[in-house]
Amino acid sequence: MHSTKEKNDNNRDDLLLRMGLNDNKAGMEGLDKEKINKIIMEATRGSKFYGNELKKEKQVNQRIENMMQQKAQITSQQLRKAQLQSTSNYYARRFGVRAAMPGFIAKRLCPQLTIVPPNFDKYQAVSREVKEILADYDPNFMAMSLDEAYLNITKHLQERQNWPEDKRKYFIKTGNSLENDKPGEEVNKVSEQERSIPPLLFNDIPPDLHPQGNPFQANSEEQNNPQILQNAIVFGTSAEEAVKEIRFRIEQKTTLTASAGIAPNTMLAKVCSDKNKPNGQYQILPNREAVMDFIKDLPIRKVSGIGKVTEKMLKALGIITCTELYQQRALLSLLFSETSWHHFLHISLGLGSTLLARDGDRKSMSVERTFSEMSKAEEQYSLCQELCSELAQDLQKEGLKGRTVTIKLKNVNFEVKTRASTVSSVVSTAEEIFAIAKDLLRTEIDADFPHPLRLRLMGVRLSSFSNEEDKKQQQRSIIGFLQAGNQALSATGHMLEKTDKDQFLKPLEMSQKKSFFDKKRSERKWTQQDTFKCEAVDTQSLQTSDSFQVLKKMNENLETSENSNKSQIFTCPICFREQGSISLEAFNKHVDACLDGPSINEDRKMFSCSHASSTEVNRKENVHHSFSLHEKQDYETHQKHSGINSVDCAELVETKGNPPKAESVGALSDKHSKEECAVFPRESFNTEQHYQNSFSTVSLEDMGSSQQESPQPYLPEVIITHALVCPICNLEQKTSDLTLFNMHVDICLNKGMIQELRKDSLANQPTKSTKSTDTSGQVQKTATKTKRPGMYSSSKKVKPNSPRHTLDIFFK
DNA sequence: GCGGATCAC
DNA sequence: TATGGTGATCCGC
Repeated sequence: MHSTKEKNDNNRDDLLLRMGLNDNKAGMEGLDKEKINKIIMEATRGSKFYGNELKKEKQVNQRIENMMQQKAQITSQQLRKAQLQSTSNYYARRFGVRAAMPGFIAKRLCPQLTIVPPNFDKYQAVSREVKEILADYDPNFMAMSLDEAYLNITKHLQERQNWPEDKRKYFIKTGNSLENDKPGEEVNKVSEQERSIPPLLFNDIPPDLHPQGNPFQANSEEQNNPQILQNAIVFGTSAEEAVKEIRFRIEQKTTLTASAGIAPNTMLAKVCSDKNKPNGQYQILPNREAVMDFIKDLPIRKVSGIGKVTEKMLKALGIITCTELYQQRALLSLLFSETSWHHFLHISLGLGSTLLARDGDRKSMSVERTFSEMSKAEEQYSLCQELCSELAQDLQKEGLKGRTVTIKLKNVNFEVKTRASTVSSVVSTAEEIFAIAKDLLRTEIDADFPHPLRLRLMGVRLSSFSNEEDKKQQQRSIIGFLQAGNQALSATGHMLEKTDKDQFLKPLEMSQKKSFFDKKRSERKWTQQDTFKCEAVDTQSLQTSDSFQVLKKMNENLETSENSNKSQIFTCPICFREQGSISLEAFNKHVDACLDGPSINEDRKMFSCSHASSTEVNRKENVHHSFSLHEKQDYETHQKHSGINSVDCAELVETKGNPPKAESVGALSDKHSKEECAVFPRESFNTEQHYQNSFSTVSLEDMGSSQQESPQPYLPEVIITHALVCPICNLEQKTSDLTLFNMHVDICLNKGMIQELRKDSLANQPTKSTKSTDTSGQVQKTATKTKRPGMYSSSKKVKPNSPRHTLDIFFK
């Protein structure tokens, strides 16, 4: 049914194509030949584009078909297992939102400008002005592009609570006087004020929500709607009001409107900001119900990252909304890569980044150009040279040098090719780049000889830039080399060499072939080493976009520092302020202060289900000790409760409708569900009550105040356990070494996995799976190569239709 | 590392 | 109506 329109479109395109060609042949009497030719040309040109589109469409359809075939081969048993895994995986990551800070705002400024950019300078100027305003609310705001920015206004809101009215008062200007937009300053233009018209700002507010309108609204947010005076507006202290203020100021200063979204994370904020385009705003309150309510019927296509193709693929699986995305998570875990699946799961749960990553290092730089058909080789070479020059200029502006040159060619049929070559040392000049690009181009020209390349686009790209670490490392090595005497050199030479190597081997490269958890382990080791060397938390590494990563790193660093038992210089991953040389304890206190108030509220609400019990409680005690430990606890907790205190209500419904049998829960959890665990205080509070409490207590407005007080009245008592108790075997471990402890937990965990694997009679494992066999074999000896049950053994995509599909092997 | 593909802006 | 340019990332190889 969904394809009816598409079919029509396709038919029409086919028709167009054929008509064009037939016209050419048959000729048409009585018509202007010139005109016909033109029409034919256009039709032909068009047909090439559409032809390519059709081709791409077919490819996508093929992908979908493959996917469906794979789906058909999934047994119900596999699905049940995946169901279990997908939930536990999620639990393993739940703490990722620990750093959740409410009050993120995505601002989308003047989208209409992108449509009409007649004057780029002005565009930039406006963008700057705008940005000046934004800095008042979050100096660390992240500008995504000229017309889009993310702000974290949490801090602003805290301060704003105590602001006098004057500071939130803005005068309405007419005309285009842009002289000042500071609050509270008098404008001596009475006549203008009298003529002033209210800004368009409140278009998005339904009439019944206007300040004087709705009694309910007035009741709860009495002071939070702007009071429109004769010539001024006083904005309230809430997030909504602050954002209205921002939009008001933008409109006043630039005469352009902006839309905004207020949400607990950037992903949601972005979706929100689209909700009331182009001149409105939308807020999702930072509590789980609000988020879930918003997410419920949200078409996945609305979410950044889900494009046309992904939409179509998921649609083929009957997934259109986020709810459906969540419901199908088990299936998706079997059909998609881990990365994709995590992304899906995050979307379906309304999770997103809560950190504004700094502008990461650029990965590549390129120049490309479209033109009318070019078939002469000489022209192509000279164009290539030109592009290389342009690129070299751009590179010079940023002082970049790279090792990989890529050319991009699009022929008149819109088929795109890229050809790359990586050299051993960095290049940056036009000549250097052209020397490489030329060869690539020549290869392509030669390949088609004697036919010329009929190009409509050419591009040149440089990547594999030498990063800061490389530079530092080089420096360090050189300095070390220069400084070290012969004696020292011979003594440390060996070690240095090894260290250098490891330093260059970043986690991903290092463990490409390893399992997900192997990889994580490698990362940790790598980070430890790195931290050891630097003796400080690497700020850069903390500035990743993913709170999960950040927290993990933070933890790893802490873990390391704990081991080394030294006072160090820490940088708080939340506020990004350097904390000087303080003790770990003091640093933890600081991080707590940064995290606790809003984030705990946020976190708890995001994840506590009204039936959930103890899972949240154990976070605080361990968050600064070991995240890897924490994962296991989460996992274990999930296992223990056998999905009953499940992640959210969707899960709950499922569970209710289909009571879990031991079989569906799986051997591992069945085993563990019998165990008690001292680490988890069970039912130490009534979650229902907690939920109500936090719901009524916490809103953006009073987040700030709650943060300033140390105790959180509605928080359940948090049991702090310093002894390391294995969450699996429930035995206190006589070690304070977290590495050892983690090893122990791994072994405990893998007992379960091994059992499970046995149950699945792995005896007939194909030779392809030696990796798995080896790993599980080693598991019993050493914990360093363990895998958590239920995870893919490969970090890479589980290839559809591949006989090497790890899960196939597992379940065969 | 390469090449194709997808996605965002 | 005709279909851009830049950059990032993922995935399979």
